[in-house]
Amino acid sequence: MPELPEVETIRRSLRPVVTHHAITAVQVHDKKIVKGDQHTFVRSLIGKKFLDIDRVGKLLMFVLPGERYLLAHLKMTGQLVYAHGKKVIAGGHSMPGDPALSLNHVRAEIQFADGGKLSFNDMRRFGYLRLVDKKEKENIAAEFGIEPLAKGFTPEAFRDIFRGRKTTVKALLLNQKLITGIGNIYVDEICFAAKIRPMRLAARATRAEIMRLYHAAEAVMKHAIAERGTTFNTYVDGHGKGGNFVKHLKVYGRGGEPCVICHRALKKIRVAARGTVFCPYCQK
DNA sequence: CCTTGTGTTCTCCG
DNA sequence: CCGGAGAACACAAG
Repeated sequence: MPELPEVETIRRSLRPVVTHHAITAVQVHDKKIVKGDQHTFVRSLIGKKFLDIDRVGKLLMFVLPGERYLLAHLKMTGQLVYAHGKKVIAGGHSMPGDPALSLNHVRAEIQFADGGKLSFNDMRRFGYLRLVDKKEKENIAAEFGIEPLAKGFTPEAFRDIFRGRKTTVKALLLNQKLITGIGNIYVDEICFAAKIRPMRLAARATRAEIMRLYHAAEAVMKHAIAERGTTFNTYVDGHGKGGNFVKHLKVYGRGGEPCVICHRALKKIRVAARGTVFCPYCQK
């Protein structure tokens, strides 16, 4: 379940290896994951080079010449994995302890002139690849809210989001149009760090509580990126390696286990139609 | 049955 | 009745 830290880790791991090499071939094994006409898709990529990789929230944007962009969204189980020649950097049969690559679910492949290959794997086929022009890219980017790591993420901007919201803190933090990049793992971790119950109504949060959520969001995202993301099920970086943040998870996936602070049992409920773990004692 | 990111559809409220 | 907000559903596969 790649969220902002995972997608950012993928971006950083792929950027040095997939940019500035001509694309020599593109295979689409499952046309469902390519938005629009797949033949146009393939024709538009061959002969081009990726100039850079950008990211907005959980959406990757491979920059192409002529102000065109390849958008890649991994949704739940998508993987973008780079390999080079026979030496599979992405670890086909991976090292012990490494996460599984979805090798039976390769949906598309992009070959480069230097012998590199980028595979888009997606077991559940929620993810997609889509080619867009500058206008479409800007329209899409405009739909996203503020980034917990961007300059625009100020206490004032964060507080404005809460004003008058008739929804829960959790639903608000998960809403990509308000704040981008937080998913179900980090939203519970952020609420725990801020000592706020996820089911609290956003409009009822005090100024001090909102500030605790603000600092928690920034801190958790930075820490998770520093640890190269969380590998819980299928997430791998651009080289097929898992992230290390799982050892720092305090609530996600720990329902019924003892709270790391008070040692009472963590509770699991449903909030915003998502599995939600929190400490009934530490979080108010 | 459970798991979740997001686009779409439904429902409610003022 | 309209618009907006938010909730609910759909999707996918193991």
